[in-house]
Amino acid sequence: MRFDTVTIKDIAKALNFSTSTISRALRGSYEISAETKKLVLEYAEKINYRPNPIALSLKERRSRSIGVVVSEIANNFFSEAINGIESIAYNCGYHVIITQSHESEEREKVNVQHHASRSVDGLLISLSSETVDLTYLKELYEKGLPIVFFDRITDEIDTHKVTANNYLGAMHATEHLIFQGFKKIAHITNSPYLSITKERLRGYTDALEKHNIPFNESLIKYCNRGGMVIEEIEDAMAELFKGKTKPDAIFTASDRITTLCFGVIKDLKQKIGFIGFTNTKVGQLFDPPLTVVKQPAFEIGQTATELLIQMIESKRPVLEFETKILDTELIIRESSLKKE
Amino acid sequence: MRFDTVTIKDIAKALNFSTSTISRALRGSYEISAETKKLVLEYAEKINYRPNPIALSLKERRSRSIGVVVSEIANNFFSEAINGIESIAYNCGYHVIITQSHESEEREKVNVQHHASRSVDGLLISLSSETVDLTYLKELYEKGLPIVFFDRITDEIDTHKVTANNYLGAMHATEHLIFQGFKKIAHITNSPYLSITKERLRGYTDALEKHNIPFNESLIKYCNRGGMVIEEIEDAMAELFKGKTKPDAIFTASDRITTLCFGVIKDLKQKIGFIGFTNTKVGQLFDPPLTVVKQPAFEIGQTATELLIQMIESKRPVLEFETKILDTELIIRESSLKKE
DNA sequence: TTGTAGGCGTTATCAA
DNA sequence: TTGATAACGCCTACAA
Repeated sequence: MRFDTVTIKDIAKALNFSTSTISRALRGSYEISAETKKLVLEYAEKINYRPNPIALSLKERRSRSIGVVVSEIANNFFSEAINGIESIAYNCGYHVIITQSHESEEREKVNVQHHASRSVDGLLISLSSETVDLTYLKELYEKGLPIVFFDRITDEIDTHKVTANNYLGAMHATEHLIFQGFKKIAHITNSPYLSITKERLRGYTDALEKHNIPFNESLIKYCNRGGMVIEEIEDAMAELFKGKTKPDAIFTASDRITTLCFGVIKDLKQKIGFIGFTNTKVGQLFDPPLTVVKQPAFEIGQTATELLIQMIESKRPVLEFETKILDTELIIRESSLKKE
Repeated sequence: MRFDTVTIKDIAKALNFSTSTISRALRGSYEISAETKKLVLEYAEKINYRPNPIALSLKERRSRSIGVVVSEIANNFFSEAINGIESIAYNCGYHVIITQSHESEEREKVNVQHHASRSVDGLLISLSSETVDLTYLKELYEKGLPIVFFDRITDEIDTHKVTANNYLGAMHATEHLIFQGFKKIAHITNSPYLSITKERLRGYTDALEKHNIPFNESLIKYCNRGGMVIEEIEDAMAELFKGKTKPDAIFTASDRITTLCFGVIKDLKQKIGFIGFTNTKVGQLFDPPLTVVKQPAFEIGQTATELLIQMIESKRPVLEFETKILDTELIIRESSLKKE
């Protein structure tokens, strides 16, 4: 604070004690007389004393805060996940500091380093769609910064990870389209670097294989910026409908990609099957109502936070790590049903 | 950081200088030999020295960060506003720390105090729908914490404020419904404490008056928790359709209230005119496509941040304050058009 | 040009 | 039971 604040010194001066006595009284140390303690506590209360967390951070090298890095908060999955994170963190006495990478590797790095240098006690991160190089994260982790990955995870760092069952989610979505009678199912997805992209793609291809539908590379479109720019969506869709094999259904892989593609389809007046991975609360209101694969975002946030706090508060270094995989939910509405 | 970090001391030891020399070299002071400076800078670079921002905060009583308090990030208006805030803040070298009040006065207070004690250099706040008592904010402000209000502002504190033109936005929306031939226009809005609620209500009533449509109190419904709980929406709608005067159109006043009401209308299979204050990106996809009053959220965030940084960096106390009011945009789609 | 000392707010250690 | 001192990392007034 740039402005005047009450410090332990002020109390000491007012009450004619040393700062150490005040400190002990405030933190309830037992090596102090009940009388002094009462005096100090009452006075502190009266003048509304609050310990300076910055001084504490400097001294203790911890801040009772957790850093979060996500690609975008304007995304239903992430905002729900953040609510899950907060719900646990606040109960455990931690503050949550949120930053956005906007799908930029550079921005992500800056954010992580900011968190680290500000003494967050641990980090929750969902990687950006650009991210390839994790060496700086690995270094921080090896230096002792507890990190838990959620949603967009990585094999390169051995720690706790929490994610949705992207494989099964994608498989069920694809199978649902197959059962409806769709045969040329396109998949519009995120950057190929991302774990979630690979898992969802595998769910998709395995579903095709299981039902003897030939895989067609040209029906897969990657949006490397995760739908951050509308052009990549429009290009993907244009290529798709210009291609030799026109799709009769589309399965999209993320919040942003889903709504953008749905809009393009609508503009093109295409009547095709549609399912998207999204946590939007308004799919029901769409025309046609949107079939979605919904992730347990809140729970993912909660679980990741529990694991992180466990790591932070563990006395010995944690050596056994879990990868928790939470089930998705297929919510079937009209958009994925075959007409006629 | 709980883990080892390079400090000025380490450099001093390695290079056989005092810490002050190192400090001066690093901050480019002129009272130092070019040679020493070069030596220090090169070594610092080599071992990847980063100043500890916590130590700096403690010393300088500032942190080059801005605290933001909004009710919910899972809200298109706020997530866009935050992007606006970040865009300016990062350019000026400030970090942005986001917290959510979840429309709770208590939570808001905790967040503000956390920001203040963590030495944010200034605060951007949009009040929660519960907030009545602003004395603690006033105290902080008077102690010297720069505060700029945006969106949900207050008369009780004399500082910069940035908001949308809620009055005209509401007036134009209502007039549009009137022009369409609707006569019994309901208004479902937020808590009556909020500035935005009052302004929008005034726009609504003035529009009615201008066109000689009698005002009917029973067509106004307040959602005190801002649509945080679906029940308050359902109750409001139930009362509305149970009342003597059934509405033929609805004008809703916030993101959450809009989508929830739209859903209820759909369930009730009511065909009535509908306009909502919302920044959703998917109104076009709704059935029927949603007419919206869109706020310049990004610009509101930017403007508020510019004003805040101006206050923070001003040498003399700022005494002249502005209230900037930015225009909304009425985007007309089918939902507000009279059929038949 | 460089070094010493003190301070930002707090706590731990040791001495009284 | 209480107080003095040093330390966390950095900066700066003052001394050399």
